[in-house]
Amino acid sequence: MTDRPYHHGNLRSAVLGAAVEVIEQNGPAALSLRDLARRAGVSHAAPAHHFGDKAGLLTALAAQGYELLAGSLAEALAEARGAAPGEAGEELAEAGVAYVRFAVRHRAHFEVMFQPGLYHPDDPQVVAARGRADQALADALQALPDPPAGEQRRLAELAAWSMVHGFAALWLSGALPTEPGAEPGDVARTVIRGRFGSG
Amino acid sequence: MTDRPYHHGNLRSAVLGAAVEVIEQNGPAALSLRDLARRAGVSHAAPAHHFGDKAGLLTALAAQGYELLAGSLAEALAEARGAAPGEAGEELAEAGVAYVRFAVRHRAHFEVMFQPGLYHPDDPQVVAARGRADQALADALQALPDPPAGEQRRLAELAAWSMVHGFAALWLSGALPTEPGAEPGDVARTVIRGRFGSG
DNA sequence: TCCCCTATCTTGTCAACGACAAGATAGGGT
DNA sequence: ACCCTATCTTGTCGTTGACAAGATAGGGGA
Repeated sequence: MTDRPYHHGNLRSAVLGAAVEVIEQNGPAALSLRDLARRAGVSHAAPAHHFGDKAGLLTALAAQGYELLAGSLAEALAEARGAAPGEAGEELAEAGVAYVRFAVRHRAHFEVMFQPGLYHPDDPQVVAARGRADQALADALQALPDPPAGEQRRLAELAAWSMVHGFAALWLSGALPTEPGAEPGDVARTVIRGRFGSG
Repeated sequence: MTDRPYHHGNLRSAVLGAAVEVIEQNGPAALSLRDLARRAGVSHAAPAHHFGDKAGLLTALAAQGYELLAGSLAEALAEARGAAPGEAGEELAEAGVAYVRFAVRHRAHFEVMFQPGLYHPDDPQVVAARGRADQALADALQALPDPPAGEQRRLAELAAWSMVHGFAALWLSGALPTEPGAEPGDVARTVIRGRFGSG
């Protein structure tokens, strides 16, 4: 047919990228290995070689997502630390904003990550990456001026994570009756400060 | 084959019920109209008559879910109102607990409701039911001793909804490292009181 | 009583998909 | 020059969603 070489050379990355596009536009349910193969210009069974099966592809996507999330949180935390010392809880609030921004910016990854039924949640790479993201979240809590300890620490982590995750999930699902042009990160910052600004 | 009558008599309800079972056990992605038909003992195309297509079935499920949620919230609010006057924010906290309990108890409905890509979110029945659920949530906020107004009202609603929704979503996704035997409603109450107990 | 009318369910079919097996190709290491 | 492995192709099977056309029941009106 075409003068395409027998070996794609970068099929794994190409398939992952195409998967992100498809999921962003039509959700994970619309994903098809054969469609991704067509987009990459390879035969219908080529993607399976790199990921095993459909769940394997989504597993790779989830692992990549947790890596990205851990990086985003760590970066936001470092930035908030470096900035001029503002009010108490600055770092935690900005980490929360970063969480929401990640969900919106990497919608496809986020949607897959929290639907463990779609992939292999016990995959070693996924577990490791998720551990790094969890640690980044814990670091943000420890940045509080008077970090809670013991049972309180666990509760504070639950509360903070629940709020930002819920905001992100509701935003992505379109359930929030907000202005179309609003920037989700800014709205999230206002909401977070209203509840967590004082500790 | 069997002496089954030509008309099932209650196929619509049977298919909806079977769909809930399947989704609870294997998630929405594992849903198959043909499998539901087999479970109901009818031909493979029978379910489509009642729901049009797969998205139609999930649309009916989402509408049913919003109705159930509105009822659960209203009931919890009424109960908290009727109980001996406790501390401030009692009604809002109990509505939040009811939200989490609904998500866990009706996991299948909850998972579908907040994935609008799976169904027809503009369906009139869905829109109406969702409106009732939204109203129940607003009622819970107005039950505060000093209910916020204007912009503050919107922010408080966002914060409260985000927290309980996030908690429920994280719980269902298995992301929370909690004790296996823990009752999600009780954990949620502790988390909610920690953040919203003082208004 | 008879007929028709409508909702309900069946049967048959098609394209698309996931998964698997077996073979072809390239490119590097020995 | 040879093999060895990863990569990709081709072919196939069972399952699914969607659609079309026909069969069946059950009730309301002539």
